Amino acid sequence: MAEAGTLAPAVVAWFARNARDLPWRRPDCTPWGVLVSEFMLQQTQVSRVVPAFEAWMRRWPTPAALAAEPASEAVRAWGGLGYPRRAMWLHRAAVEIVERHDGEVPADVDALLALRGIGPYTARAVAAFAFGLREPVVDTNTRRVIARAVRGHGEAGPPDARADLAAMADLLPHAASAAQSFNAGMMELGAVVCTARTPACDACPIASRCTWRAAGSPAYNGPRRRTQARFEGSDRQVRGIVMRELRAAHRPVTRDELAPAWADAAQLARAIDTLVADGLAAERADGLTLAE
DNA sequence: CTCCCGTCCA
DNA sequence: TGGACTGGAG
Repeated sequence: MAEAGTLAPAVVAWFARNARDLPWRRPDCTPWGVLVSEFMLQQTQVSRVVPAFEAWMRRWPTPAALAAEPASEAVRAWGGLGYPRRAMWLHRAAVEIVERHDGEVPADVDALLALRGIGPYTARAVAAFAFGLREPVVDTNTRRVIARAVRGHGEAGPPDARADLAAMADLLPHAASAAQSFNAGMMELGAVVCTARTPACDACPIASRCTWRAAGSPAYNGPRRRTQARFEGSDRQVRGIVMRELRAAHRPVTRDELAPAWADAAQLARAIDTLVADGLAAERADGLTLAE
């Protein structure tokens, strides 16, 4: 086991010199900006999020500004970031912030968890990065760094939220500002150095303290992550195509007009039906639109 | 082709 | 507790 006290200072120092300059890390970024960035980053790579984030914050600089518009505008502005339900959730969270918190993003983890679309990761990320609170923040990158450096495993294995939060809490520096840098630094380290496939151990600030490295970087033998269903030809792909058409059309679109977009008529109908059921699309007599 | 990886819900 | 959800990068 790497000693808890020795890991954090090296990560904090490395992060101070190597942190990427990202818009949501700038000092003028508001708690709302941090919240928006975390929603966008939940499933989407940094490079794709940056332009969408900048445009979003120009248009909706506060929760109240977003809450004042229909959810369909949020989904349209979400564009091709993927998982458009996140745009619905973010709009819903903005409404809840206006209703319950007088338009101010709450700092309390439990209050954040009660908002739509905010789970264990995002709640702590907002508390830590927007408000400087000393909370353990654990995403998949942090899990992998802990698995390797502390536990000596090549991969993180199946998620165990309690164990992960406890492990991160043990490593967390006492000072709030150092804790904030450590939280961000562990994620950054996992994202750019201690990557899943080909970790750059030569560039790693904690290579000398890494249990996995010390053991000769053994192959992982534990339980494997479940394999992901194929995307090509999936209902997910068809849903994405339908949503792209609805975003582009600023008027109702009939099912007949959507027919050329996908050859399998039954699958197309199923995709439309589930989008309507999920509240992402709305269907009236004159056709389909993004749900208000 | 494989990997990415947080939240919600059955 | 594990499957569904988008679209892009390697």
